[in-house]
Order: sequence, then structure tokens, then C-alpha cells
Amino acid sequence: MSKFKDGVIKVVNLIPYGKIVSYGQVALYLGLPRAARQVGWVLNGLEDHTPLPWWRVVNNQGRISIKGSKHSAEQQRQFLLQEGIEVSDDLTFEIERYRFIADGEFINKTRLDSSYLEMVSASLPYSRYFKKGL
DNA sequence: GCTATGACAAGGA
DNA sequence: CTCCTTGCCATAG
Repeated sequence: MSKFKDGVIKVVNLIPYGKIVSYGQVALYLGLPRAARQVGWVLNGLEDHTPLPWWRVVNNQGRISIKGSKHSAEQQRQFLLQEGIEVSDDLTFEIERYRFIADGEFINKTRLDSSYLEMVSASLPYSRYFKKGL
């Protein structure tokens, strides 16, 4: 198990029921703001028995962009619908309505160092994924 | 070490 | 809105 893969699993497991995050967000919470593609790569390679709410990770444009073989986009849509997330037939949805925003408790559990948080909180594109108070 | 490969993201046409 | 391009970076070969 690589550190990156462990991190992805850890973060995704912290996403609450009924909430979603983008691949880029997961990468951001891992300390690697531009590693969104790798997050998808890891999820694609998960073993079937790995307990993980992988369906809560979606494309930042508000659509399901899964391409894996073991799970279909429609399957992910069904999982999301079960959690009360309104996903249209064309696999799109209002992402900002359901997006998870990192709060204090989440930050503690992810154990990100303060310097990184400070840097990322000052960056306009990234700060919106963290709650204001931090 | 080097190249190819993505369940991505953001910006432009 | 839909393409298309460029930037990205952890892994697999």
C-alpha cells in the first residue's frame, strides 16, 4: 500500500453520508492540490472488498465521470440517489448543493500540517473548500 | 530513470 | 452549453 492510496482511502472515508467531494478536493485534502487524476486512478484500482464510499467522489463540474469497469456511472448514480442527492438522467447534479466543506474536525483527522493549511487557505481557488473559521 | 496512462481541473474558443 | 488544450503527478512497465 502506498502512502497516497492510504491517504485517499482515509479521506474518502471521512466524507459524510449525503455529501460529495470532487477528485481535486480529495487531492487537496491530501496535501497534493493538483493530483486529482491520481485520486481517480486509485479509486479505479480498489479491490471490491475495500469498504469505501467511493461514489461520494465526483467530477468538479457537477457530473459523474466514472469510467471503471467494476462500477458503472449508473450504479454510482443510484448510490447517490439513495443518499438523497438529486442526480439527473444525464448524470449531472448541483454540486455546490451537496459539496462537503472541510471543518475543524475533519482537519484534525486528516492531520495536515499548519503551514500547508495556511498556504492553501490563502489561495483563492482552494480556500473555498475549507470552512471560514478553519 | 523514462515513458505512457488516466473515475481530473481550469480556462479558452 | 460543448469541445479542446494544457497542466498535473502517482503508478505501472
